[in-house]
Amino acid sequence: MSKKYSIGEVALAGNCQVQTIRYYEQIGLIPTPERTAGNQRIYRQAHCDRLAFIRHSRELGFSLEQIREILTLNDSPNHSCGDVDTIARNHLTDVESKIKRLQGMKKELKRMIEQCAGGTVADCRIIEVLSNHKLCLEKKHVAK
Amino acid sequence: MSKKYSIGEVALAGNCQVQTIRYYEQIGLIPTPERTAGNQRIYRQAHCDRLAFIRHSRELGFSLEQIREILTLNDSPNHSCGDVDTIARNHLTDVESKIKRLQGMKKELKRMIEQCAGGTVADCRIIEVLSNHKLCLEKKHVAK
DNA sequence: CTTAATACCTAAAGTAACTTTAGGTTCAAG
DNA sequence: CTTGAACCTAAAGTTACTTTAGGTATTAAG
Repeated sequence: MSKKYSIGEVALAGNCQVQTIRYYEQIGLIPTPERTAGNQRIYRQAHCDRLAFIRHSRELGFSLEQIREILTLNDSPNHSCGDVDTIARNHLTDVESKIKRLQGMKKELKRMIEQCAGGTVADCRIIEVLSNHKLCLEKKHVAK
Repeated sequence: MSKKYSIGEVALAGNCQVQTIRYYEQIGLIPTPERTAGNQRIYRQAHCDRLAFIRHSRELGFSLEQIREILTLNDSPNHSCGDVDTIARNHLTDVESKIKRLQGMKKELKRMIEQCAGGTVADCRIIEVLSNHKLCLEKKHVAK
């Protein structure tokens, strides 16, 4: 049999908290592991690999549902790679639009902060800009 | 007395849902309005202005707690503007780090997608990269 | 003046992806 | 054999809303 790992060791390797692993198990993203006589979880290499996959995908911003889908696709190796590709491409589009949105915010925040002369709240430019959308550079903030 | 508005009108003007306004009232971000004989909320211009402030701040990515703080500071006009400035600057820093993080993701996602030759899942490069952190360009993804 | 379509009301639960809390049990080291 | 660290479960908390369910008010049309 392969090497055994405690939940703490797996969490350390996967760069997440112990509870997160239990949570992934609870929502069915990770299979239920064996247990010791004392009811503690025992993991194998396969569990660690699966967690690594999940954590890396999370770091790249995939949602748990997207990850679940990719993992399911992965289980049918003869399936076309196209669906995985689509998920990844959609996610890339998402990431790109988030970047754009944040860049708009950044620009506006900078402008707002630069205008602050440092007096009292009564004549604070920051509050003024926040109060009045029209003082804003951007015509319209991107929704959502 | 100033003009009266229904919650629906205020929501339209504030570019949010009716329930969102009730939610802001519930958490004490907007004062409780008058009511009609039939128990429906009646708003005045001051409410609309406050909502506009909140919504614009949200569009710029401020959290409701940050907004609550700024609104409180705004109520003491003689207070130094410094605290408002600090909140805004901290938020700007946040936004900048989110942008950096997303740009890292974008780069990695692009690289991953470009390598996909379009075969079966079994030899999908995307899944391979997701499985193995070491195949990743970035040494380490920024945490959080 | 009645009716039907909207718009409004409350309270509670659902969402994403965990984290925190509370109250216990097991394990490993000394 | 004791004690502290690591583990266990179940439930509630987090953010900023949205959704649902079940009912009331208002308004435009006939």
